[in-house]
Amino acid sequence: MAADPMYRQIADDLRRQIEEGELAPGQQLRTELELREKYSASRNTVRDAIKWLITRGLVESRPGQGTFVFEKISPFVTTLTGNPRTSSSGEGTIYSQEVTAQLRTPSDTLPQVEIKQANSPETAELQLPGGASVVSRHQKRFIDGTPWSLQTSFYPMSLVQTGALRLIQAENIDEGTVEYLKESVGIKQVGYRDMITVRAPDNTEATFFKLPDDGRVSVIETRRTAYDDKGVPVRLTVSVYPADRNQLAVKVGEVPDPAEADDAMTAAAADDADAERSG
Amino acid sequence: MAADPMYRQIADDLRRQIEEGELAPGQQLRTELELREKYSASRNTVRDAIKWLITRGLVESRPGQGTFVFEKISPFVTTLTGNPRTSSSGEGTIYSQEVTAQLRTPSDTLPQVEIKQANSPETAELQLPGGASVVSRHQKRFIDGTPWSLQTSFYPMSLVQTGALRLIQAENIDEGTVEYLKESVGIKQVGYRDMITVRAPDNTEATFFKLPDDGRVSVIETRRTAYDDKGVPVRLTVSVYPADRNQLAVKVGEVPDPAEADDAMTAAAADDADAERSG
DNA sequence: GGGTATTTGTCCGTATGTATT
DNA sequence: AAATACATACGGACAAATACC
Repeated sequence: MAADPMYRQIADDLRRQIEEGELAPGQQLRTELELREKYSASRNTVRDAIKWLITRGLVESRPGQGTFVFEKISPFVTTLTGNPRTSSSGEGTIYSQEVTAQLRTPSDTLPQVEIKQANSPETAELQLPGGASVVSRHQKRFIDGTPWSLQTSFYPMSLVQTGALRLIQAENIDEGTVEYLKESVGIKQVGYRDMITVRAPDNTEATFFKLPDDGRVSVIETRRTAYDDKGVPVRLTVSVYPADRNQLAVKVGEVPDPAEADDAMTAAAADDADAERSG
Repeated sequence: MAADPMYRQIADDLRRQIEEGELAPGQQLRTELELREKYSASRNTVRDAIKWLITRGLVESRPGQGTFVFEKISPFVTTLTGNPRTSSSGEGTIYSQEVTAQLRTPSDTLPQVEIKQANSPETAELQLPGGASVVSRHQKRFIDGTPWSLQTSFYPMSLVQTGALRLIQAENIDEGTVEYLKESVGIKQVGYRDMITVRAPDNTEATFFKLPDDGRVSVIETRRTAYDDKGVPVRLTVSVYPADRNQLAVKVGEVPDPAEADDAMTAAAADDADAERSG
């Protein structure tokens, strides 16, 4: 026979109540002592059941207040596919246009600029020789005031030495770094590759995103390596998004605009238009 | 002052040992009773520390054996961007070529075909009127014998009625369904959109993927909506990947082949250009 | 600001069950 | 069958966070 352990039975009963709507999002569960009586179990067993629900993101408990059914966050969609010659997945007006298009308000910190050695695995995609330096530009992004993503772009230091001086200034490059690199050092970005992984947040990320410190919410990491027309990597942008409030989108070929489904406008045309407006 | 609680200090010490390599992947930790003595804590407190590590995926414990440092699975990379007119993210030879290119062995079940009503939110992307029917083709995929992804494609039933009869047969369409739809009913796929979300696995998924039932490992869900040259959605493919053994790749514009890089991260990103040419 | 009641968080000891070797 | 190691469950005590008066 071997029925499920008691803490699982309690957890399953509570989960059923949540999924069937008997317990609405945001609503407070009965206290541990009340549940202890209801299920004729010890408080520790009730706590085991609640822990099981917490791990699955169904409830959260707040010391001194109680345990509450989790409220879901309305996700924000980031489109990974853009115009290969302009998309910088980062600074500039394109990003903020995508945010406002979803009726949300973006804000971000000024870039934090550092110069590092390139020998760490962190910048392996840039294929730089050992001992070379990289410029790192780091930004924190918010949407509607809540922390939404962390982003760091790495550029070979050689770009600065050949004229892209604004890369080492701690201010936004409004026209986008892709456009700036073309103007200043004549480097044309012709494509990029994104590698998407899902992993547990590190300490910095958990703190910034205010993630529950039980590692339940994972983060999505995208590593964008951009190439010039000679196939040389010119930029690596690492973005980290908490998985509980983000979605990614990829568009390939001609895709109708979801807003106006009958419209024949192609995705590629839309991207070009955006890029021009921003440049 | 208020130092961290003891179970966190113990967990942090163990985590440090793991991250610094003092405890190698696969290696057994000291038993709970030994740790109890080492840290002068009760066994329950040691267990709280271990639970904290388990939730974060650092260790796993096996009844009767012990607690072990978690061994990471070598990830498989799926490329989302392909030729807009052929990529089916699914059946046919393209997928299996991408797998073998990474020196892995693919296998999958025959498609399980069902006919359903289209009114569920499951198929909202197909924009079908209420009461319309859809064909659902479901497959389980394995790589090197371990469960790797679950995939379901939905097609409007009208495609079958106008001649795409093989859609309702429980056998693979080797040339790919995109090619088959072109031959049989003259529908040309010109593009697609992928929506990528990360979420907790449901029960079916947790069982199939043999995920730890603590909800720690999340799954990546991609919903691919494909359109014909009139902007009408012709297919919806929902794929579910366990996040602990999968990466996604997106390529835009011209991207050089990832040369035999010295780094494992890029080494797995096998080229799919060849696959497309052959498809 | 202080004090008190409520609620969850941490920690202990103990007993018994279950899985593995 | 016996030993080992983790899993579940109980009860108790005190600490810490929060809300309310």
